[in-house]
Amino acid sequence: MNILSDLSHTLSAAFAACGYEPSYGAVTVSNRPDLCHFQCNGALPAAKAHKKNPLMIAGEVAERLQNDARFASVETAPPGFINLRLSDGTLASLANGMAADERLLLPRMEPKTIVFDYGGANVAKSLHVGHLRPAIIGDALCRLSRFLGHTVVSDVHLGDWGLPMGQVIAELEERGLDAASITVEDLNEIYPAASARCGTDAAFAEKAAERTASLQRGDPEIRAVWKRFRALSVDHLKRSYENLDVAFDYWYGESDAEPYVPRVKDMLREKGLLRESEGALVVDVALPDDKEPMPPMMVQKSNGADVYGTTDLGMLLQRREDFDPGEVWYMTDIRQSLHFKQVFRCAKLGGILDMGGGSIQCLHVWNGTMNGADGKPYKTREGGVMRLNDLISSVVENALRKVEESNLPMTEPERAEAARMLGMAALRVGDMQNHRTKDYIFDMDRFLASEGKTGPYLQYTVVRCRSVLAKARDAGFIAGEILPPPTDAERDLLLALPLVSDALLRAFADKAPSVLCEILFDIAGRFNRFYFEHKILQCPDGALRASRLALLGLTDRLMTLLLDILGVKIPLHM
RNA sequence: GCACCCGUAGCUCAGAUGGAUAGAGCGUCAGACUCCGACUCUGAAGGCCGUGGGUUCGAGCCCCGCCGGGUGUACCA
Repeated sequence: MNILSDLSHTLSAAFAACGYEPSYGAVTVSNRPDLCHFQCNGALPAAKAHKKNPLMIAGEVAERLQNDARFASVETAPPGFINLRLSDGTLASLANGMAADERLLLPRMEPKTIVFDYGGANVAKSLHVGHLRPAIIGDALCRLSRFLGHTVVSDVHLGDWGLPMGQVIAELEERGLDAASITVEDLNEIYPAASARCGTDAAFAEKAAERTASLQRGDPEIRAVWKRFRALSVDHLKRSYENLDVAFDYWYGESDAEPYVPRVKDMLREKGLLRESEGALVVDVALPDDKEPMPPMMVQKSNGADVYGTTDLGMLLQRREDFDPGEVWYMTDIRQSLHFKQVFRCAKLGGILDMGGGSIQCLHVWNGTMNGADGKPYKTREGGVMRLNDLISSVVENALRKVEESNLPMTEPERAEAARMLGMAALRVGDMQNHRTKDYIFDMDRFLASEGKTGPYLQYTVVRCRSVLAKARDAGFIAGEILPPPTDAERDLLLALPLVSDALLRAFADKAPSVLCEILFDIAGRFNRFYFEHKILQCPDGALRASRLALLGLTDRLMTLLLDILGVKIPLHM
């Protein structure tokens, strides 16, 4: 059940019946709530196309809707708006319909298999704050897609095959260290040191590049070293993602694409796409009408080593064979957008995307960066890269202080658990309330506050709602039919609930969890007003009490579902 | 240099295919608990939508110029 598309459907039919394009019937939520619930502006463009008076067209269309019992009123307004108001009975029956359905009448899409490539952790070092956004946004989009009926395959896609590997190996050699005896902390020091040294020491840089090539060629000694520190790092990364409550179906890395790389090169060669340039193998991916610079994509470096584009192509071949996906979504920050344009074009040219039936659609679902108060990428106080685990710890630590202030009777482990729920909600909602593509400013105090557009505010709303429901159960009250709303507060809440369906579809279409945050805050605000203004348990009218309990139950279910998609858990008490 | 993204209230951000009076949250000010959880709610003030042109009956949104910020521009990922 999708109220906007239902109404659009009705209006489209009315436009068609009057001899206009049905597409003029698009209905949106009203931007004048004082006048109506929903509006249709189609008469305005229709008037332009047919050289008629828009208000007249609106009138013709509105005339066709006068007998539709769902509407309390259908009015026109200059210059040509069609204003729709639903009847209280319609609002009640919409809500009752949702409440009676296990799935809340929420939509299901034509199922596809979608591979989610997010994470992108590098095995040479720990996760840092830059890994946060792709991880939690990807996580939310996985759950959203699954809820809408798609088959989801998530893959962490570790960076474990490129130059950083050679840099670590070369540095270990220089220091005479054994990969078996180092720790993750050592790695976190070794890799940046090696990386920096490559910038100043040409001989070392060459050595690192050569070690990378040797690793890829299969030199047994080099591979043994690589395997050791890789295992060490993967173990650490798994715990870090667990700490973030993000799980992956597959823990593949670039190295898992290695068996597919020769075939990729063959495919490209057969099509005559591979070209030698300065000793390297490249594929031209520029198109004649490109405005932006589109350099050729490098498939093999002059020293014979592969680069990450090569493994991306190999991985695509592997995914095609293992999962037969309709779509592959790559989640990284915006800086890699040129890279993915090149990879997608190259894969298309090479026939790697073509399946028996159709073609795999690849999307770069990029995100902006998380910045500090200065508007620059978030750093530690010392100006270094902030580790993700440290960020989580400090958020949870601050959340613990809040939990302690609340003075609720809790055991020590319960308090710790509550702090984690609060902190993670603050982090997730603080991030995802912003549109994916925008940079945003990380502000711990603001995110953790219980007032405002925050995770804790949403959690508190649901906790309060459930608290009443629990008391109702204890008192033996049961929910009943939702009645036509007797008050404005109830009507406003009933108007928001059927919009969840549309929000889910829009969030999917835009790949934007922020759309879900928006509807959550809208519902929470309306619910809190309703809750404040009306008695529920003490409502003297039994039928109205039962109706309000049902409304609470429905609100709880919808909010819980949306929060669950976002990865936000609800504590018992706050 | 070239290309892409961005500039909306003091702050952080929304603004659906171009449509009515540009919306939230925070902060500020003024209010609301004998009552289901006040971590809540109500109200007010606050804007030449970076800037100058253009298209349109109508522009925050589309086109061009300028100013300011970010990112990218083959042997890194």
